[in-house]
Amino acid sequence: MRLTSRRRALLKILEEADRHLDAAALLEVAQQQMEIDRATVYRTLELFKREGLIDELDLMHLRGEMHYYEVRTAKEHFHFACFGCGRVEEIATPLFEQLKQEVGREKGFTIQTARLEIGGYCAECATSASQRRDSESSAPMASPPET
Amino acid sequence: MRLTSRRRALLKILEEADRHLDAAALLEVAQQQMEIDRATVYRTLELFKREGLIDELDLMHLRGEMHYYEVRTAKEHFHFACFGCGRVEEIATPLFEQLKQEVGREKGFTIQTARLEIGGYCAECATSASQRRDSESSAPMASPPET
DNA sequence: GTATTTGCAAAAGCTTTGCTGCAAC
DNA sequence: GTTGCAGCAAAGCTTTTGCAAATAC
Repeated sequence: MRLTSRRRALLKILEEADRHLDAAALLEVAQQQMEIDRATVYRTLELFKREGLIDELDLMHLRGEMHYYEVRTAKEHFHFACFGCGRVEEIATPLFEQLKQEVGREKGFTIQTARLEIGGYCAECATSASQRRDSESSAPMASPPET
Repeated sequence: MRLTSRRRALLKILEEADRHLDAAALLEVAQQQMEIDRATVYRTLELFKREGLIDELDLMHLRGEMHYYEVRTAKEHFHFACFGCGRVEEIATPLFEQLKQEVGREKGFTIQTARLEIGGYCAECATSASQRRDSESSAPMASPPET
Protein backbone atom coordinates (compact mmCIF):
# COMPACT_ATOMS: atom_id res chain seq x y z
CA MET A 1 0.00 0.00 0.00
CA ARG A 2 1.28 3.41 -0.93
CA LEU A 3 0.85 6.01 1.75
CA THR A 4 -0.15 8.98 -0.34
CA SER A 5 -0.64 12.42 1.10
CA ARG A 6 -4.39 11.94 1.18
CA ARG A 7 -4.15 8.62 2.92
CA ARG A 8 -1.71 10.01 5.43
CA ALA A 9 -4.02 12.92 6.12
CA LEU A 10 -7.06 10.69 6.57
CA LEU A 11 -5.20 8.44 8.96
CA LYS A 12 -3.99 11.45 10.92
CA ILE A 13 -7.51 12.82 11.22
CA LEU A 14 -8.79 9.50 12.52
CA GLU A 15 -5.91 9.26 14.96
CA GLU A 16 -6.36 12.74 16.35
CA ALA A 17 -10.15 12.91 16.41
CA ASP A 18 -11.70 13.38 19.81
CA ARG A 19 -14.73 11.34 18.80
CA HIS A 20 -15.51 8.47 16.49
CA LEU A 21 -15.95 9.65 12.93
CA ASP A 22 -18.11 8.16 10.25
CA ALA A 23 -17.32 8.46 6.56
CA ALA A 24 -19.25 11.70 6.11
CA ALA A 25 -17.63 13.34 9.13
CA LEU A 26 -14.20 12.24 8.02
CA LEU A 27 -14.85 13.68 4.57
CA GLU A 28 -15.97 16.96 6.05
CA VAL A 29 -12.90 17.33 8.25
CA ALA A 30 -10.59 16.32 5.42
CA GLN A 31 -12.16 18.80 3.03
CA GLN A 32 -11.24 21.59 5.42
CA GLN A 33 -7.59 20.87 4.79
CA MET A 34 -7.53 19.72 1.20
CA GLU A 35 -9.51 18.99 -1.91
CA ILE A 36 -10.69 15.44 -1.60
CA ASP A 37 -13.62 13.47 -2.92
CA ARG A 38 -16.12 11.22 -1.18
CA ALA A 39 -15.04 8.29 -3.31
CA THR A 40 -11.47 8.66 -2.12
CA VAL A 41 -12.59 8.60 1.49
CA TYR A 42 -14.66 5.48 1.01
CA ARG A 43 -11.95 3.75 -0.98
CA THR A 44 -9.36 4.64 1.61
CA LEU A 45 -11.48 3.43 4.51
CA GLU A 46 -11.99 0.16 2.68
CA LEU A 47 -8.27 -0.11 2.15
CA PHE A 48 -7.40 0.69 5.75
CA LYS A 49 -9.91 -1.86 6.92
CA ARG A 50 -8.41 -4.53 4.68
CA GLU A 51 -4.94 -3.70 5.90
CA GLY A 52 -6.06 -3.88 9.51
CA LEU A 53 -5.13 -0.27 10.21
CA ILE A 54 -8.58 0.66 11.37
CA ASP A 55 -11.60 -0.99 12.94
CA GLU A 56 -15.18 -0.40 12.01
CA LEU A 57 -17.77 0.22 14.70
CA ASP A 58 -21.51 0.66 14.86
CA LEU A 59 -21.70 2.09 18.36
CA MET A 60 -25.00 0.27 18.71
CA HIS A 61 -26.48 2.48 16.00
CA LEU A 62 -26.93 5.19 18.54
CA ARG A 63 -27.21 7.85 15.86
CA GLY A 64 -28.24 5.97 12.79
CA GLU A 65 -27.03 3.17 10.65
CA MET A 66 -23.68 4.56 9.67
CA HIS A 67 -20.35 3.12 10.64
CA TYR A 68 -17.60 4.68 12.62
CA TYR A 69 -13.90 4.15 12.30
CA GLU A 70 -10.99 4.17 14.65
CA VAL A 71 -7.32 3.53 14.26
CA ARG A 72 -6.35 0.18 15.65
CA THR A 73 -3.98 0.45 18.58
CA ALA A 74 -2.03 -2.00 20.65
CA LYS A 75 -4.41 -1.43 23.52
CA GLU A 76 -7.40 -3.72 23.01
CA HIS A 77 -10.66 -2.17 24.04
CA PHE A 78 -14.35 -2.20 23.35
CA HIS A 79 -17.16 0.31 23.51
CA PHE A 80 -20.06 1.19 25.70
CA ALA A 81 -22.74 3.42 24.20
CA CYS A 82 -25.29 5.17 26.41
CA PHE A 83 -28.79 5.23 24.97
CA GLY A 84 -29.58 8.15 27.26
CA CYS A 85 -26.93 10.79 26.67
CA GLY A 86 -25.16 9.26 23.70
CA ARG A 87 -21.77 9.11 25.30
CA VAL A 88 -19.39 6.45 24.09
CA GLU A 89 -16.87 5.07 26.49
CA GLU A 90 -13.88 2.90 25.75
CA ILE A 91 -13.41 0.02 28.10
CA ALA A 92 -10.63 -2.48 28.60
CA THR A 93 -10.59 -5.60 30.71
CA PRO A 94 -8.36 -8.69 30.66
CA LEU A 95 -11.53 -10.75 30.34
CA PHE A 96 -11.90 -9.63 26.74
CA GLU A 97 -8.52 -10.96 25.70
CA GLN A 98 -9.15 -14.07 27.74
CA LEU A 99 -12.44 -14.66 26.00
CA LYS A 100 -10.91 -14.34 22.57
CA GLN A 101 -8.15 -16.75 23.46
CA GLU A 102 -10.61 -19.26 24.78
CA VAL A 103 -12.68 -19.11 21.60
CA GLY A 104 -9.61 -19.44 19.42
CA ARG A 105 -8.28 -22.37 21.37
CA GLU A 106 -11.51 -24.30 21.82
CA LYS A 107 -12.83 -23.88 18.29
CA GLY A 108 -9.59 -23.74 16.39
CA PHE A 109 -10.40 -20.31 14.99
CA THR A 110 -7.76 -17.93 13.83
CA ILE A 111 -9.15 -14.67 15.08
CA GLN A 112 -8.41 -11.56 13.07
CA THR A 113 -10.73 -9.08 14.64
CA ALA A 114 -13.25 -8.93 17.43
CA ARG A 115 -15.82 -6.30 18.11
CA LEU A 116 -17.68 -5.99 21.37
CA GLU A 117 -20.27 -3.28 21.78
CA ILE A 118 -22.38 -2.79 24.83
CA GLY A 119 -25.47 -0.60 24.95
CA GLY A 120 -27.39 0.59 27.97
CA TYR A 121 -27.53 3.51 30.34
CA CYS A 122 -24.64 5.11 32.12
CA ALA A 123 -24.89 5.74 35.85
CA GLU A 124 -26.34 9.25 35.47
CA CYS A 125 -28.84 8.37 32.80
CA ALA A 126 -30.01 5.28 34.66
CA THR A 127 -30.73 7.48 37.67
CA SER A 128 -32.68 10.14 35.82
CA ALA A 129 -34.53 7.50 33.84
CA SER A 130 -35.82 5.88 37.00
CA GLN A 131 -36.77 9.29 38.37
CA ARG A 132 -38.73 10.00 35.22
CA ARG A 133 -40.44 6.66 35.46
CA ASP A 134 -41.67 7.51 38.96
CA SER A 135 -43.46 10.69 37.93
CA GLU A 136 -44.40 9.81 34.39
CA SER A 137 -46.33 6.65 35.10
CA SER A 138 -49.45 8.38 36.46
CA ALA A 139 -49.40 11.89 35.05
CA PRO A 140 -49.11 12.48 31.32
CA MET A 141 -46.11 14.45 30.13
CA ALA A 142 -46.42 18.18 29.94
CA SER A 143 -45.61 19.75 26.61
CA PRO A 144 -41.88 20.19 26.15
CA PRO A 145 -40.30 23.51 27.17
CA GLU A 146 -40.05 26.29 24.62
CA THR A 147 -36.67 26.83 23.08
CA MET B 1 -47.64 -3.42 21.09
CA ARG B 2 -50.31 -5.22 19.18
CA LEU B 3 -49.27 -8.58 17.80
CA THR B 4 -50.93 -8.44 14.42
CA SER B 5 -50.95 -11.33 12.02
CA ARG B 6 -48.10 -9.80 10.05
CA ARG B 7 -46.00 -9.22 13.10
CA ARG B 8 -46.63 -12.71 14.33
CA ALA B 9 -45.65 -14.11 10.95
CA LEU B 10 -42.45 -12.09 10.81
CA LEU B 11 -41.46 -13.17 14.28
CA LYS B 12 -42.15 -16.77 13.40
CA ILE B 13 -40.02 -16.57 10.28
CA LEU B 14 -37.13 -15.14 12.26
CA GLU B 15 -37.54 -17.80 14.91
CA GLU B 16 -37.60 -20.68 12.48
CA ALA B 17 -35.00 -19.50 10.02
CA ASP B 18 -31.98 -21.71 9.64
CA ARG B 19 -29.76 -18.74 8.94
CA HIS B 20 -29.60 -15.09 9.86
CA LEU B 21 -31.95 -13.02 7.75
CA ASP B 22 -31.58 -9.44 6.73
CA ALA B 23 -34.53 -7.18 5.98
CA ALA B 24 -34.63 -8.08 2.29
CA ALA B 25 -34.47 -11.81 2.96
CA LEU B 26 -37.16 -11.54 5.61
CA LEU B 27 -39.36 -9.64 3.20
CA GLU B 28 -38.85 -12.24 0.53
CA VAL B 29 -39.75 -15.15 2.77
CA ALA B 30 -42.75 -13.29 4.17
CA GLN B 31 -44.05 -12.44 0.72
CA GLN B 32 -44.19 -16.14 -0.06
CA GLN B 33 -46.87 -16.55 2.57
CA MET B 34 -48.74 -13.27 2.46
CA GLU B 35 -49.01 -9.88 0.87
CA ILE B 36 -46.73 -7.59 2.80
CA ASP B 37 -44.81 -4.46 2.03
CA ARG B 38 -41.17 -3.55 2.59
CA ALA B 39 -42.17 -0.65 4.79
CA THR B 40 -44.04 -2.99 7.09
CA VAL B 41 -41.00 -5.20 7.44
CA TYR B 42 -38.73 -2.30 8.27
CA ARG B 43 -41.22 -0.76 10.68
CA THR B 44 -41.73 -4.10 12.37
CA LEU B 45 -38.02 -4.77 12.73
CA GLU B 46 -37.61 -1.35 14.26
CA LEU B 47 -40.43 -2.09 16.66
CA PHE B 48 -39.10 -5.51 17.63
CA LYS B 49 -35.70 -3.99 18.24
CA ARG B 50 -37.16 -1.32 20.49
CA GLU B 51 -39.13 -3.92 22.39
CA GLY B 52 -36.05 -6.07 22.82
CA LEU B 53 -37.56 -9.02 20.99
CA ILE B 54 -34.76 -9.20 18.47
CA ASP B 55 -31.11 -8.34 18.22
CA GLU B 56 -29.41 -6.74 15.30
CA LEU B 57 -26.16 -8.17 13.96
CA ASP B 58 -23.61 -7.22 11.36
CA LEU B 59 -21.82 -10.54 11.16
CA MET B 60 -18.68 -8.59 10.51
CA HIS B 61 -20.14 -7.36 7.22
CA LEU B 62 -19.22 -10.63 5.66
CA ARG B 63 -21.74 -10.15 2.88
CA GLY B 64 -22.12 -6.43 2.70
CA GLU B 65 -23.30 -3.64 4.89
CA MET B 66 -26.75 -4.92 5.69
CA HIS B 67 -27.94 -5.98 9.09
CA TYR B 68 -29.17 -9.31 10.25
CA TYR B 69 -31.76 -10.06 12.86
CA GLU B 70 -32.32 -12.83 15.31
CA VAL B 71 -34.89 -13.44 17.99
CA ARG B 72 -33.51 -12.86 21.42
CA THR B 73 -33.42 -16.00 23.51
CA ALA B 74 -32.59 -16.80 27.10
CA LYS B 75 -29.36 -18.38 25.97
CA GLU B 76 -26.77 -15.66 25.59
CA HIS B 77 -24.42 -16.18 22.72
CA PHE B 78 -22.27 -14.34 20.26
CA HIS B 79 -21.12 -14.92 16.71
CA PHE B 80 -18.05 -15.99 14.88
CA ALA B 81 -17.92 -15.24 11.16
CA CYS B 82 -15.41 -16.96 8.91
CA PHE B 83 -13.88 -14.71 6.26
CA GLY B 84 -12.95 -17.78 4.28
CA CYS B 85 -16.08 -19.84 3.84
CA GLY B 86 -18.65 -17.41 5.21
CA ARG B 87 -19.95 -19.71 7.91
CA VAL B 88 -21.41 -18.11 10.99
CA GLU B 89 -21.16 -19.96 14.24
CA GLU B 90 -22.92 -19.22 17.48
CA ILE B 91 -20.76 -19.44 20.54
CA ALA B 92 -21.48 -19.36 24.24
CA THR B 93 -19.08 -19.10 27.12
CA PRO B 94 -19.54 -18.06 30.74
CA LEU B 95 -16.80 -15.51 30.20
CA PHE B 96 -19.18 -13.38 28.15
CA GLU B 97 -21.70 -13.06 30.95
CA GLN B 98 -18.89 -12.53 33.41
CA LEU B 99 -17.47 -9.74 31.29
CA LYS B 100 -20.80 -7.95 31.07
CA GLN B 101 -21.31 -8.20 34.79
CA GLU B 102 -17.88 -6.82 35.46
CA VAL B 103 -18.48 -3.84 33.19
CA GLY B 104 -21.86 -3.17 34.73
CA ARG B 105 -20.52 -3.35 38.25
CA GLU B 106 -17.31 -1.40 37.76
CA LYS B 107 -18.75 1.40 35.66
CA GLY B 108 -22.25 1.54 37.04
CA PHE B 109 -23.78 0.87 33.65
CA THR B 110 -27.21 -0.60 33.23
CA ILE B 111 -26.59 -2.93 30.32
CA GLN B 112 -29.46 -3.52 27.95
CA THR B 113 -27.76 -5.28 25.12
CA ALA B 114 -24.31 -6.50 24.23
CA ARG B 115 -23.02 -7.62 20.89
CA LEU B 116 -19.82 -9.50 20.39
CA GLU B 117 -18.74 -10.44 16.91
CA ILE B 118 -15.54 -12.22 16.08
CA GLY B 119 -14.10 -12.48 12.60
CA GLY B 120 -11.32 -14.69 11.35
CA TYR B 121 -10.80 -18.08 9.81
CA CYS B 122 -12.29 -21.35 10.93
CA ALA B 123 -10.03 -24.35 11.36
CA GLU B 124 -10.50 -25.60 7.80
CA CYS B 125 -10.10 -22.23 6.14
CA ALA B 126 -7.05 -21.39 8.22
CA THR B 127 -5.44 -24.59 7.01
CA SER B 128 -6.18 -24.05 3.33
CA ALA B 129 -5.22 -20.40 3.64
CA SER B 130 -1.78 -21.27 4.93
CA GLN B 131 -1.43 -23.85 2.17
CA ARG B 132 -2.28 -21.20 -0.38
CA ARG B 133 0.14 -18.82 1.21
CA ASP B 134 2.91 -21.25 0.50
CA SER B 135 2.31 -21.12 -3.25
CA GLU B 136 0.79 -17.74 -3.98
CA SER B 137 0.67 -14.73 -1.74
CA SER B 138 -2.79 -13.33 -2.24
CA ALA B 139 -5.37 -13.19 0.50
CA PRO B 140 -8.44 -15.39 0.24
CA MET B 141 -11.67 -13.69 -0.55
CA ALA B 142 -14.92 -14.35 1.17
CA SER B 143 -17.56 -15.47 -1.28
CA PRO B 144 -20.17 -17.12 0.91
CA PRO B 145 -22.87 -19.39 -0.46
CA GLU B 146 -26.27 -17.90 -1.14
CA THR B 147 -29.18 -19.68 0.41
C1' DG C 1 6.03 3.78 -19.66
C1' DT C 2 3.28 1.25 -16.48
C1' DA C 3 0.58 0.95 -12.46
C1' DT C 4 -1.86 3.23 -9.01
C1' DT C 5 -4.60 6.92 -7.27
C1' DT C 6 -8.12 10.48 -7.65
C1' DG C 7 -12.14 13.28 -9.09
C1' DC C 8 -16.45 13.42 -11.15
C1' DA C 9 -20.87 12.04 -11.89
C1' DA C 10 -24.01 8.63 -11.99
C1' DA C 11 -25.85 4.54 -10.14
C1' DA C 12 -26.92 1.28 -6.73
C1' DG C 13 -28.37 -0.28 -2.21
C1' DC C 14 -30.75 -0.12 1.82
C1' DT C 15 -33.97 2.32 4.72
C1' DT C 16 -37.35 5.86 5.86
C1' DT C 17 -41.39 8.82 5.26
C1' DG C 18 -45.87 11.17 3.87
C1' DC C 19 -50.06 10.09 2.80
C1' DT C 20 -54.28 7.47 2.45
C1' DG C 21 -57.35 3.91 3.49
C1' DC C 22 -58.31 0.06 6.59
C1' DA C 23 -58.77 -2.48 10.85
C1' DA C 24 -59.03 -2.89 15.78
C1' DC C 25 -60.81 -1.54 20.08
C1' DG D 1 -64.88 7.79 17.25
C1' DT D 2 -60.15 7.32 18.13
C1' DT D 3 -55.97 5.00 17.65
C1' DG D 4 -52.87 2.24 15.49
C1' DC D 5 -51.45 -0.62 11.27
C1' DA D 6 -50.36 -1.38 6.44
C1' DG D 7 -49.71 -0.38 1.45
C1' DC D 8 -47.93 2.55 -1.98
C1' DA D 9 -44.82 5.42 -4.00
C1' DA D 10 -41.37 8.60 -3.56
C1' DA D 11 -37.54 10.40 -1.36
C1' DG D 12 -33.31 10.13 1.53
C1' DC D 13 -28.90 8.64 2.76
C1' DT D 14 -24.88 6.14 2.54
C1' DT D 15 -21.85 3.71 -0.32
C1' DT D 16 -20.06 1.95 -4.80
C1' DT D 17 -18.60 2.13 -9.66
C1' DG D 18 -17.00 3.38 -14.55
C1' DC D 19 -14.15 6.20 -16.74
C1' DA D 20 -10.75 9.60 -17.81
C1' DA D 21 -7.15 12.57 -16.05
C1' DA D 22 -3.42 13.06 -12.84
C1' DT D 23 0.25 11.24 -10.09
C1' DA D 24 3.91 8.18 -8.53
C1' DC D 25 7.71 5.15 -9.43
